[in-house]
Amino acid sequence: MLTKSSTELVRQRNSVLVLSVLRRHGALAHTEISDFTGLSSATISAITADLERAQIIEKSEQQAASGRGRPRVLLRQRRDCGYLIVIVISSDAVQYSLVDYAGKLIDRFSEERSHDPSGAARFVAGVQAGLLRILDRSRISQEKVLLISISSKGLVASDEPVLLWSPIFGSDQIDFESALRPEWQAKVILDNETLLVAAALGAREEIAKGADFRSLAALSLGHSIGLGIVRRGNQTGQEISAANFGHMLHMAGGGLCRCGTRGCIEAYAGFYAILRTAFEVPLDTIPAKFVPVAELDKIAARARQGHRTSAFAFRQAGLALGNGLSRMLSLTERMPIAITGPGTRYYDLLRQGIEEGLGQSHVVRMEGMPEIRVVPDEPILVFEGHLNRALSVIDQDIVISGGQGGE
Amino acid sequence: MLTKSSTELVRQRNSVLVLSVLRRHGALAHTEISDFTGLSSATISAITADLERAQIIEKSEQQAASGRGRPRVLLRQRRDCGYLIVIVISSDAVQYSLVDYAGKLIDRFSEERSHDPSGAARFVAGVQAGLLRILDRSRISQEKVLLISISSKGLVASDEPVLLWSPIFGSDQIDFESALRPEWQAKVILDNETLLVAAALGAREEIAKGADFRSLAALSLGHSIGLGIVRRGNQTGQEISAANFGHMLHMAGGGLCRCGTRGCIEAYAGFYAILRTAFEVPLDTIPAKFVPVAELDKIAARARQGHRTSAFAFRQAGLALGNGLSRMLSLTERMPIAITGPGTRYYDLLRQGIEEGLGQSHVVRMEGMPEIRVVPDEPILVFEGHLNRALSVIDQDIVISGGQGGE
DNA sequence: ATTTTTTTCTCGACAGTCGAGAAATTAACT
DNA sequence: AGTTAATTTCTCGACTGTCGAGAAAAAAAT
Repeated sequence: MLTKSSTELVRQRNSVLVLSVLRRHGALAHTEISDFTGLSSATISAITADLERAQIIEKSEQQAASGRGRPRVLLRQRRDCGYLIVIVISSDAVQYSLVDYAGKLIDRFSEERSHDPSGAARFVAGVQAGLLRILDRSRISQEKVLLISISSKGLVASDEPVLLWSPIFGSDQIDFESALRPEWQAKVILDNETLLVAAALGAREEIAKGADFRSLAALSLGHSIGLGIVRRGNQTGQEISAANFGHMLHMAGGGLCRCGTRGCIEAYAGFYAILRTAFEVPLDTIPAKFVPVAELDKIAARARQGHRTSAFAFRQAGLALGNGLSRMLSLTERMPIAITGPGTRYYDLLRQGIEEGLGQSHVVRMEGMPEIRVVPDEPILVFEGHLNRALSVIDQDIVISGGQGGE
Repeated sequence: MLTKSSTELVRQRNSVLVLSVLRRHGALAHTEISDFTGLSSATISAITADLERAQIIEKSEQQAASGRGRPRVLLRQRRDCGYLIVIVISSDAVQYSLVDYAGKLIDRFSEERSHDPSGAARFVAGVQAGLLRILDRSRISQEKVLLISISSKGLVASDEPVLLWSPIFGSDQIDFESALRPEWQAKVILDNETLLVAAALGAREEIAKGADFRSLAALSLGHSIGLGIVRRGNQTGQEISAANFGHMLHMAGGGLCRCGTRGCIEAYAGFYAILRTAFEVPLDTIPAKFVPVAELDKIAARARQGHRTSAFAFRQAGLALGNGLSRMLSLTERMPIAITGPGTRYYDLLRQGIEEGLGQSHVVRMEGMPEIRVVPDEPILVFEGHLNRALSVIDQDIVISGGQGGE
C-alpha cells in the first residue's frame, strides 16, 4: 500500500541519511557530509543545526588544522545520546553488552546458562536480572537505554520480538516485549542469530562492492544449523529474511532429530548427528543433548586419517547441507554462500558432500556451483550484525521522535 | 543504500499515489481522492491540474447530479494516454492482448505455437511479428505503446527481461529487451507466470483484508509446476519473489525429469510424471514431451474408482508437492497456499499426499497445517497479475517522465 | 599587511503541502 | 420567485523543505 509523502518526511529521511553517513564514516566535516549524501551545503547546515539542538550530534573539539583555509569542524554523534544493550543468547551462555550511541562497547559480561530444563520462565527472570546488572555496573539510567537487541538461534516471529522455537527451549515461546515492558520502555528487537551474520556480511559486501552487491546467504554450522539470507531491496536498504533451515526436511522418514521430527537437515548435519553416524548408532536413537567439540574433533581426526565410517559421517552431513542449499537456491536467485560457526573447522571433510549435494539439483547444474566461502569468526559477525541493525533502528527512531523530547 | 529525498520527490510519490487510487477505484471526484489518499484538497487540486495538463487524466462529462450541492467532477485516466501489450507465453500458444491506459482490453488474439524445436530464434521472430500484428489491427502508433509485459513459465532473471530457463526452450536463453530494442522503445518486463498469479491473489487479498494481509504462495499444477510468493514489504507496496520450485530437488537420485536432472518435484508431480507412475513405466524413462489432459483424466477416473496404481500415482505427486511446500515454508514465514492450474481438477486425489508431505516437516508440525485453497481459473489470474503490475509500472514511469514530454 | 584557499553560514528563490475560506452550483424550502 | 442549506471545487497565505550563490570566517602563503 502506498502512503502519502510530505515535506516533513523529506526532512526526516534526509536526517536519517546524515546520521547513517556519520555512522559509516565516523566524525565528518560539513563538507564531507555534503559530498557523501549528495545534499547541498545549506541543507546540511539546517539538518545538523537541528540535530545539534536536539542533542543528538555535537561539534568535536578543533583538531590540528590539516591544510590552509578555515579549519574543519567535525561533527559526531553524542555518545551519551542514548545506549543500546545487546543480548546474545547461545546454548551455553548469555552475553550482555552495553554500547553507546556511537557504537562503542562500554561493558560486557557473560552468564553461564545452567542446562537445567527449568524452562522459559526462569530464563526470562535471568535476562531481567542480567539487564539490571549491566545497567548498574555502568551507572546509566534506565531511560537512556533506547533499544535492547536480542539474538538467538531458532525461529523468530517476523513482526514481534517473540521467540517461537529454539533449540534450547523447544516450543516454549518467549515474548521478550511483554517480559520487559513494564520496567523497560526501550524498544525490543529480536533476530535470528544467523540472520545477523548474514546481515553483517551483506553490509561488508555492500561497502566493498557498492551497488554490485545483490544477495548472500550465511550458513552456520554447529550443534544446530542456521541460515540467513540477505537481499538488496528495491530502495529500502536491504531486506532481510530469516530461515528455519536446520529443520527443513532433508529426507522423508529419515533420522530422528532433536526436535522430534524425522529427517531434518540437522538430524544429518548437526554435531550430534555426525557423532551418531560416526558411531553407527541407529538413526532413530534419541540424540544427545549436547556434544563437546573435543568429541567431534576426535572423529574428524580419524576421518582425516582415512577411517571410513568417520569420513562417511561428515560426507553424509555435507550431502544434507548441499541438498538443503540447493533447495534454497531453487526458491531464490543465485547467491554466494558464506559458511560460519564452529563447524567450519571440519569444512575440509564436509566440502565434497556439500558440493555433491548441490550438484544433484537443476539450478546448480544450470547456473553452476554457487560461490562458497568460509568465514570462521562467527561471534564477531553476530555482534557486528547487532550493531548495524540496532544503531540504524535507533537513528530512525530518534529522528522521528525529534530527539529526546527537546524541541 | 539510503538516498536523498527532495520536495520534488514528494510530489512524484503523491502523484503516483493519486494515479494508483484512481486505478483501484475507477473515476473519482476531487473529494474522494482526497479521502482515499489522505492528502488535502488543495494538494489534490495542484496534482490533478498538473496531470491534466500533461494529458494523463481528464475531467469526465458531467454525470447526473446525485445529491444537492455543487455537482462532482469525476477525474479518470485518459484511455489514449498510452497502451500496454500483454504477451502470455504458454506451452501451446502465445496470447497477445492490447490494453489501454485505463486497463480496458482492446484487442486480443492467440497464435498456436508449433511444437517444432526450431528454437528461440524463430520464436523471437514470431513474437516480433505478433506485436506488429496487434498494433496493425488496432491502428495504434508504436510510440503510444509504453510497456510490453511478458510472462512465461520457467526461470526469469531478476533485473532484466531475460528468460533463463523454460520448459519450452530449455536453457536457450531469450533476452526480450535486446530482441525488441531497436524497433520498440517501450519498456519491456518479463515475469514468471505463477508469480503473476500470486501477485494477483495477493492484491485481491490486500483489498479484502487490508493491512492484515501478510503473505501468500501460489502453486500452479500442470505439465510443469510453478510457485510464486508474495510478501508485503516494509513500506514499498509488496515485494515479490519468483521461484524455480518445479525443479527443486525432491529426492536425490530420484525419477528422471524433463530437464535432465533426477529427482525434481516435477518428475513426480508434473502431468507426465503422474502418467509415468500410473503406467508403472521405469522412473528413468525419458518422459513424454506433452501429455493430453484427456489422458490424465482417464487415470484420474480410474483412481477415483479405486484402481490402486492410478491412485498411487496421484498420491506420490501430492507427496512431492507437500514435501516441497514444507521446505518452502521452512525458509519463509507461515503463509496460505493457493493452488491453481489445470491440475486443480485432480485436487481430490492429490490432497491426501500433499497433507502427508507437509506433515513430515518440523515447521508444519509446529505451526500447524497452512491454509490451502483451490483457485482454478488460472488464466484470469495471470492476466490480472499482468495488469496490476504493468499499469502501476506505467503510472510510475509516466509521472517520472512528466507526461509525454508535455509540461 | 595582503592575498589565497578552504570551510561554514546565511539569504533569497523555488517547490510542495496544508487549512481556511471564497466561489460555484444545485436541491430544498417558504 | 427568492432564499437558504448543502456540497464540491478552487484559491490564497502560511509553513516546511531544498538549493545555489555569495558572504563571512579563519588559517596558510606571499
